[in-house]
Parts: sequence; structure tokens; C-alpha cells
Amino acid sequence: MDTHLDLDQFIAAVELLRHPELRGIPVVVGGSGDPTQPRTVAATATYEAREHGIHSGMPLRTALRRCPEAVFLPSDPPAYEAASERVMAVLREFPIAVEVWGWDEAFLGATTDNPEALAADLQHAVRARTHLDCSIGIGDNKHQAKLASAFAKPAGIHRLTSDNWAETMNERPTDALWGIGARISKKLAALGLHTVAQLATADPADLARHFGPTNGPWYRYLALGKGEAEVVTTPWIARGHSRETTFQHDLTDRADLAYHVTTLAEQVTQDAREAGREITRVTVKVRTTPFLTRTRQSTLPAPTTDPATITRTALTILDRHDLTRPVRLLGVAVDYTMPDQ
DNA sequence: TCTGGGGTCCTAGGACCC
DNA sequence: TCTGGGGTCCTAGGACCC
Repeated sequence: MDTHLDLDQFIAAVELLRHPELRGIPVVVGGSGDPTQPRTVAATATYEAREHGIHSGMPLRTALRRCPEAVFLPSDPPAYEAASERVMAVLREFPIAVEVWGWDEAFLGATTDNPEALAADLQHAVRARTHLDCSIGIGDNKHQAKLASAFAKPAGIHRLTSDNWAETMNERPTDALWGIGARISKKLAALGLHTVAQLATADPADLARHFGPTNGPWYRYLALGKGEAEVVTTPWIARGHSRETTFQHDLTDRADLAYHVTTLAEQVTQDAREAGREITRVTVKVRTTPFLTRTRQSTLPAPTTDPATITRTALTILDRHDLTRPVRLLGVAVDYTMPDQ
């Protein structure tokens, strides 16, 4: 039996623990906390802020317009990281497998006759030790458990297994599945596949023709409620790493672009060194007005952690971009060598 | 609603080689 | 030279997720 644990309103909850006086009023977290700053979006919004139509991903300036009396707090990733680690430590004290999935989620593998009782124990322990609420989903695999935890919100427990999959999911739109978003859902709808039930009975060869040999059949697999069941506890080895910056005002001067690419390349190389990883490929991302994103990349002749090599490569790649339009974002990404290669 | 930052995986097409 | 077929690597972009 797999379970998925999802902390409720994680970032907002951590902030409200630090600022109890803000309970009950609209709070928006994001950027440096200055809602007049352009090109900054909300990381999260409290329930009270949501009632004003504010949601995560919304530009802070829009949020401010919708709710001028809202309190805006800066995003504080180290604080969320620390809170997350406290929660994961509580989970690891249980005789269960823990697969950390971002800051505020974890998959848990357990052998038990009574998963609801285990889930309640976990909720009580997390609440007692961290003052944070979580929702827990129970399923036959991680996909089912993940969807179940959403049904469990707030602070509840829900079971979604193959026994009640069809009755729960069949009439829902395809983007209710974990792994199908708005784009694929729209393409599926254009093929007459609107619901999970319709996708589940679609022809796999048909899907493969439209979505590729891996993705097509996989979508049908998701619609049948199937998915990976193994909870992996071994630490994740990152495939790569990146840093990017959106500028509050567009850049047009090539010297400015070169300066920022150099800084990003140096940061990324330093990150790689600290992680003890070697770089095999460099990608430079450029987003111009009107929100057009392009990437250029180059594979290195040999893996390296030499800052000069990475910087030089990044600058050469930058010159392969069309830089005739104002630039709003620059990014440098690298791929790492993987062990056993 | 003028639209963040950091990831992962898949696909299609071209280059190149045998 | 009118040109087969397969394998592999590389690049650029798309889609999804937290």
C-alpha cells in the first residue's frame, strides 16, 4: 500500500507560524515582498487572499490591485527548507519507506492492515512536532495515492485504489490525472477523448501516433489508474542544474547580457563543484519580448568543473542567439555526468 | 493576470558512420 | 553516381511537475 503525504498550504502555514498575528487576514508570499515590483509572482496565497481571487503564480501587482489590504511577505526558501526537513525527520521515525517529493510532499511505503490508522498517527505526529497540517492519500500505487491526497484536503485522509478508481475518476476530465496537463488534455479532447473513462478505452496505437511511442500509451495507462508503486528511498541524483534571472527591465546592451551570462555561468559552476559533480553540456536560455523563449546548447569535449571553460562556452553560445530583441530573462543550465557511465 | 525559478523526461530531425 | 538501412549522438523545443 502506498500513501502520499501533502502538507496543507505549506509555505503559507510556515509563514503564519512565524507571524501568528496575520491569521485570518489575506497574506500573499512572493519575491522580496514588494507588491509593486514588476515580473514577480506569488509563491502562495492564504485562504483569505484566495477569496479575493489571488492564487499562486499571479503577478504581485495584480494581487495588490485585487486586494490592497493584503499583507505581502518575502519568499524565504531556507525557512521552508528547514521546516520541510523537520517534517521529513518525523516521518522517518516511523517504520516506513519515505520518498521525499519536493518541500511539501512525500510518498510513504508501508505494510499494514490499517493504512488509515497509520495515516492518522502520521498526521498527529507531524502536527505535534511541527504544528503543520497535512493531508494523506492512500492508494495501490503512487499515482493513486497522489490523487487521493488532493481529495483528502484539508487535513484529511482519503483512499483511492483500483476498487473505487472507476467510480471516482471515470467522469473527470483527463487533466485530473497526474501527468496530464492543460495542453495534452486539450489535444486529447480534440480527438474526442474528454474523460478519464474515454482515455482508458482509447486505442494505444492511436495514442502512440499522436503523442509518441512512450507518451501515448502511458496516458492510457494513467487513465486506468495504474502507476509506479515502488517507494524509492535512495537519494536522488540530479541530472543537471540551472540558474536563471528575469530582469525587472529588459536588457538590450550586449555587454550587459555578457556580464549576466558570465555571472550565471560562474554560479552554476560553483554549484556543480559544491555538489561534487562534473559538467558535460551547457545550455543558454534567452527570453525576449514578447515572451519568446529560445535555448542553444553545446556538449563539451570532455566533462569539466573549470569555471573559465564553462563561462567561455556560455558566452559563445550566447552569441549564437538572435539578440536583436530586448531580453527579459537569461539562464544558464548544465548537465552532469551520471555515475556508472 | 504581461506572465518566477528549478527541475525531469520525451520527441523529432539532422549529422555522421558503417 | 541515381542511393539502403540502421545505430548513435546531438540539438531544440515541448510538456509536465513542484
